[in-house]
Amino acid sequence: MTESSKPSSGAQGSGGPIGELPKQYKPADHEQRIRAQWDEAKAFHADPQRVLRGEAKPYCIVIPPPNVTDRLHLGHALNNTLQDVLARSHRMMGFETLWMAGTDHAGIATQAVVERRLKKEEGITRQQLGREKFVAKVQAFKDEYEKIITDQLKLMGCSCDWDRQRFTMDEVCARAVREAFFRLFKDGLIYRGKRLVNWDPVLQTAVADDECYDEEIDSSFYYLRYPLVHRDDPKEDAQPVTWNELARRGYPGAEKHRGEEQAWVTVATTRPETYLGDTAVAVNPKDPRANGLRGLFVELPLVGRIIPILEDDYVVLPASLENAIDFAPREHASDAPASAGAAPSAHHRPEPRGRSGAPHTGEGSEPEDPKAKYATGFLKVTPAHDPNDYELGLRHTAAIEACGNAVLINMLAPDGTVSDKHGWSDVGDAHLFVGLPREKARKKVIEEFAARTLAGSSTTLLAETRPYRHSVKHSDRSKAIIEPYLSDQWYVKVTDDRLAPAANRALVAEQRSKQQSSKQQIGADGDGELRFYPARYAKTYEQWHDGIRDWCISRQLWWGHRVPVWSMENAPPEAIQWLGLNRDSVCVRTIGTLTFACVNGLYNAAAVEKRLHTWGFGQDTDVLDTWFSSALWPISTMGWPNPQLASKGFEGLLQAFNPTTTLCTAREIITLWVSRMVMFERYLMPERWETEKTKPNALASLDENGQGRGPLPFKNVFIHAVIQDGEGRKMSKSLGNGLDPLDIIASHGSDAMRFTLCQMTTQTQDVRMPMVKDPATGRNTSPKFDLGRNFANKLWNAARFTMSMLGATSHPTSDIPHPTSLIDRWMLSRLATATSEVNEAITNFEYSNYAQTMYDLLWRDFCDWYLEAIKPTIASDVSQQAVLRTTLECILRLLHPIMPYVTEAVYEQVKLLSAAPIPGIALAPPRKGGLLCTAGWPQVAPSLRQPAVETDFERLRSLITVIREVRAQHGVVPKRRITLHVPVGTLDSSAAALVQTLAGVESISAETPGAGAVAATSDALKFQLSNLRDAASAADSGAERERLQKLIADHEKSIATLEGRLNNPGYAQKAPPAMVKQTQDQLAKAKAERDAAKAALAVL
RNA sequence: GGGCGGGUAGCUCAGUUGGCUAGAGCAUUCGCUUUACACGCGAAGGGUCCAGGGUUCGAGUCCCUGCCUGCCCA
Repeated sequence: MTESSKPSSGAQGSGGPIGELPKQYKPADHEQRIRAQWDEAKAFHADPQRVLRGEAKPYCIVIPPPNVTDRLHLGHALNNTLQDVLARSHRMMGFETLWMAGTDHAGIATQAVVERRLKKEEGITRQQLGREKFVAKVQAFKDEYEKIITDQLKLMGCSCDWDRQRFTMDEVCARAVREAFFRLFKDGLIYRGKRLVNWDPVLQTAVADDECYDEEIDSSFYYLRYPLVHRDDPKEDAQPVTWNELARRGYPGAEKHRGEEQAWVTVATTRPETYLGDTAVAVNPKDPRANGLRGLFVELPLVGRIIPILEDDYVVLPASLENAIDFAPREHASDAPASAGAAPSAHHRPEPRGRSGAPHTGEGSEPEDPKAKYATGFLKVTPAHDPNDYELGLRHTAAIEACGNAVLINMLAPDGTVSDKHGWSDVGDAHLFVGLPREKARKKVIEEFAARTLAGSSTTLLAETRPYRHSVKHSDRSKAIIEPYLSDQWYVKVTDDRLAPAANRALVAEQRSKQQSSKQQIGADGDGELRFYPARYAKTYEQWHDGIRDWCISRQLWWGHRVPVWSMENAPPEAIQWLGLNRDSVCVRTIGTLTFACVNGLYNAAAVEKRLHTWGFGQDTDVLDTWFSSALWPISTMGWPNPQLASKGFEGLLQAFNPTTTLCTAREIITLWVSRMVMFERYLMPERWETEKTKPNALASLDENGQGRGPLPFKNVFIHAVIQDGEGRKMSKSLGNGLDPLDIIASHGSDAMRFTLCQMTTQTQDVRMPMVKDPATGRNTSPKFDLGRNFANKLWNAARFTMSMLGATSHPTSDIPHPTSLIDRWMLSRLATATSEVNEAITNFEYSNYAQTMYDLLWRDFCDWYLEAIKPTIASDVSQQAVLRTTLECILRLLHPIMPYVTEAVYEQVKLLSAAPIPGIALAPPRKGGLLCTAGWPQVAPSLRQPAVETDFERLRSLITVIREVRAQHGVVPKRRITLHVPVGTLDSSAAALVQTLAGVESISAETPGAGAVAATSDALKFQLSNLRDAASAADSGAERERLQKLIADHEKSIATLEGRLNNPGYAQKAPPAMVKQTQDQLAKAKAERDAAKAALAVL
């Protein structure tokens, strides 16, 4: 960004003349200059040696690394502001503070963006470019965005340790990935398996559930007739089953058909092309037809494959059996009028996906199931192309294999075309579908089924087509419909007790659900030490682990960490032998004739890989899921597994800062990232790390994996809100409702943005940010940030005033009388109260309270009352000068973590002022470069808190407020000095002075005023005001009457309330005595005020 | 389907173990170049705390039911 406006003379660093600061705080005049000072002083560079030498306690945050896919949005601004507040406050509190910075390579997201760019700008695909050149393109893209993101963070004022910035694919992180993979592989926790995955046929990769979204599409249910056969011996030819035969078997409704014709069952499907991969037909055992079909088979049309009829209570019973038996389509029209999906759309939630942990409940027909209306009671079973069928197929492996078929028959190529090259060989007459893409194949299947009939009859194979609207999984990145697809993938066995269950055991006991809290599960380091703020998110975390499945970590992408496994069919014996002898360098597994070798990245990897290559091994072409490297982030960024191999500056980092203190993130990340970091660190880091890490060379000597008993990556997890736009929608590029932090910084300043974001951060889970387009710049901004901008300006002007009062002369720095005046003691008491509130808020991650406390302290207490009150006395009162200076400096320090720039800019000036210290307030000087960001956190003695002083001041303040009300009501011009009539001794001289200053009172008199005076009360003190206007004009009795009547009505109302409470017999009996006393006092006061107002009304 | 939020002034939101006559900022109205600040100062108006039950001397707050709304997971 350009900082075009010339810095004003007064703001040019420490040399400028005091008191000549410009009237308004202009962020652009200061931010860049101050940032340069921070950089130059290396103010944010953490020194682990200070921790290891015992000079300071550690405080550490690792940044949730932003994806290099795009520039940062306002959600990132919030996330990073909150981290910076923690980092800066703890740094000032004396902790050696490390905020680790970095970015994430975001595999599929980045690859998809670059692929789109490539297509758009050069009109080519990545395949046309080739892997190496494509990866170079992505690398260049990453460099571009990493810089943008880093600049954004710096402009926001983030106090990261920029010298230690990492990237999830840099060599340090890559070493950690290799090592983690190797250890998990060696321990049998990484395995290769053929599984159904979410396949994106466009990007041709597996994608995770969270990389998919559901969208309703208009589709159809197709009803296919499968001819029934029987076959006693698999070697014999199958024979048709006739309706007569079925009737003899007691099949209900069989007699309605022509007895000599071949019988059939009708299956319903939305994806008819998958019938090529059918390996069974299933029926619910409760279905009355099941009995008659037992032992029979179905012959798949065209393919000719003979498949069994299975009984499984997963199968949905049809809504109406009568209709389903004969499957008479026309009768359904009345069942589902507007059958174009009207019924299902009322239940448009995604259908259950038959997860292994939660399969279909099997409780028979479910009337609410929208599918029941469409069901025939016969389910085509395609285990290789449907997750539910997959589970079903596994339950009936024997029956399926008895027919001579594999359970899993894959009929698609990776690009989504029908193919007989991927596990399907009994093509038969179905060759006419081979080579067609999914959609075309579907059409063709329907055409063929419609055109063909069952043997020896006129009944067509296609029974009916009905429109159906339903929810279908799509790929986030390509928008293609996801195909459940069978493929070879790498998995982490997170269901192992040492991974997910170990992560669950990390929760603090009080945040666990009951069945989890049994004591015997707890024991190791890291158990029971993980705490969520707000606590409710612990439940999300726990439930995620309870239902977890093994984690598919391979992605068929080019951008990412390449799977460090080499494999080959029928490896030569000398290779097998060599590999067996070098177990430190390589770990081998054999599946059938395939040999897999996982190479250890730390031991001479290049040489081993070369050797493998010579024997004919090839490296796996897949890359790892991005979260695999993210899961290592807290340790990889600090040089794990071997800081010595990382470049200089890593010594002692892990020992000093791991476990880190707090992770600060948004809630959707709990499952994706938080859990995986806990699992990996507890598995990979040594078990006794926390107790023995300070021993020399701890990492090497404790070289064993924690096996789920290791330390935590962090102790606290703070989950913050998600920012929505003014209408409660997610901010997104496509809606154009997003906000770029740099636009906010340009319009309002970084501090304004940060203050507003903090002020919005309550314990709720969503916050709204109304967005407006600035007509001048065309950029999005929000009036919400005015709050922060005004506040920064207020601080600036309070400082300006202070400078003008104290800057002109030098002041004694010692030997001054203790401040004794009411206003000074009040100010110090307010400061002490606010300081402890701020400390508490920071401890509990209560950002809104922190911001609000500072707002009230600076604006309400310091500016509105203190500064106004001291105007007449500050020039001559040296004690007061000390209070003024110290209070301002305390405010600067307390506010610095939220508003680093303006406080640093003001501090440049304020630190030049000399003044005596205030007893009870300790302000440690800056540690680096004279900068506020390295200065000590204010230590304010609790004894400065004086409730009695605050009460006295409150009384005075309400008197002043009543006088102001009377003035406003009577239209007294602001400049006019009036006279206050109170009995002798009511106000001491300092109180009297405050009233005169703050309420525009000229003189205070004990005499009774003449006509035209106005009577009023405050806290039961009766007083009169005179001299409201020139002698000639009378007081406005109408306005006064109105004011008094309203006052009386208000008091009457509260009297009624309070009397009602006291007259309630239960109240006196059961309420605490102090409460009753308080109510009595209130009642007395209200009555006195009412009476005073009545008396005033009477004289009017 | 499971889980977690939210519903308080025109708008955006506070309101900690139940206890002052429910608060703030913005917006609105009136007045003001009052020796820091109009991005300001002083004053004012504005609320059936979603609805209905219950517990209690006392409920915005705790319990139950319902309605509306958002998010996460499957």
